Amino acid sequence: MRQAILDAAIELLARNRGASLSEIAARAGVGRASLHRHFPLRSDLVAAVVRQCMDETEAATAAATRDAGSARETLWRMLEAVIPLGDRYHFLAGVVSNEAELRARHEAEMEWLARLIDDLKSEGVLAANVPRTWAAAHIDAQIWIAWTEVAAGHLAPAHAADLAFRTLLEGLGRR
Amino acid sequence: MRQAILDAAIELLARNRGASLSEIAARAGVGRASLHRHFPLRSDLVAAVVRQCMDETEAATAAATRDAGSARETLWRMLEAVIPLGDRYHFLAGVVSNEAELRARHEAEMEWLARLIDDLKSEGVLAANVPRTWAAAHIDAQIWIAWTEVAAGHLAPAHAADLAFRTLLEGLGRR
DNA sequence: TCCGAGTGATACACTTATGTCTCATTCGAG
DNA sequence: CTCGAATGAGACATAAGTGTATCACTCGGA
Repeated sequence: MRQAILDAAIELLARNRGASLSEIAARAGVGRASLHRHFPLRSDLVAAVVRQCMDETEAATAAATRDAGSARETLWRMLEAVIPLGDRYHFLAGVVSNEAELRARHEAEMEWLARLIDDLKSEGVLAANVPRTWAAAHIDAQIWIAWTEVAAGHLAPAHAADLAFRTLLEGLGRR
Repeated sequence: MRQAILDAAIELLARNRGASLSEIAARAGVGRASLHRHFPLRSDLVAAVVRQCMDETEAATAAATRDAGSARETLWRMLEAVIPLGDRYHFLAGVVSNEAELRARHEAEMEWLARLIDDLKSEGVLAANVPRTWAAAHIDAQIWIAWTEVAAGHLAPAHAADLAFRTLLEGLGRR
């Protein structure tokens, strides 16, 4: 029940941040009243969605970090793990929560990414003169584009992370 | 008057597609009634904004094409011309107009981009095995990221097109 | 079987955005 | 200066979303 609502909310809110509670309840197959029983205010639902998205992406990045040796390998595993969560990820990027806990977790994720970028530079994987924000924005974009292309059927899921990884490092030019 | 409203609308709608007419009128420094005189319905205003954005981006891409020799040069000029229009461009990407004329113009722009990508492959600038939709999505993303970084003050406007161009072709890896 | 928690449907009040209308004011052309 | 068009302010009706409350129903456990 609660999970069905959260799933429907992610699906609709990722596409349209202004999706109405009626739409979400209908998609979840529950009455709007029941939705309000689990999430009294709209903001409660949004916060719960953000929290779940963070849980999932943090679990994915944690797994990618855990037993990876190099930063290069970490990046690859992170892309592989996070691209299938593209809608979650995109939703997070667009929502700025006003709850302190969620803000803090988001900050932590951003710092993790910044550290990864620094490590990639140290390893000589990323060019040293690439600005950190530029690199971060492109990693974000790769995840979103890869997920979109998979969802549109233009790209086989198995190749998505590989293509994103290579494009990120080598670009689209003829090598 | 009319132009002030359009400018305010682009500014606010690019950031928030659901911006209210009151906000837009206030930002333009006009009464809401006057806004309705020029654009009876919200959809009229949105269509006018889309039309102006298309005028500007088409003018930019047309100028980039006009006296450019190679497709490589066309791409470079297009990036240089369109990145400063980042907010316009981003707005267009998010709005799907239901007016036939605007849809047709958008289609034409997409086809122009597809042709450019094919030409870039013919010239050996883009790798031949890069899917067309993948390349198009990345060109879009480069424009948006570059504009965002410039707007955030992380990147000098003069370097934006150059950095975007090089990242697109060569990626972020150490070459 | 009976009871109670959970659910769906529905009604209600409230808020916000939209579109229409009126009226007094202003500003520029003649 | 005078007239008229355009403007700003505001009232009004309507629609949609949100949050609350109520009521009847269902289903599972005691």
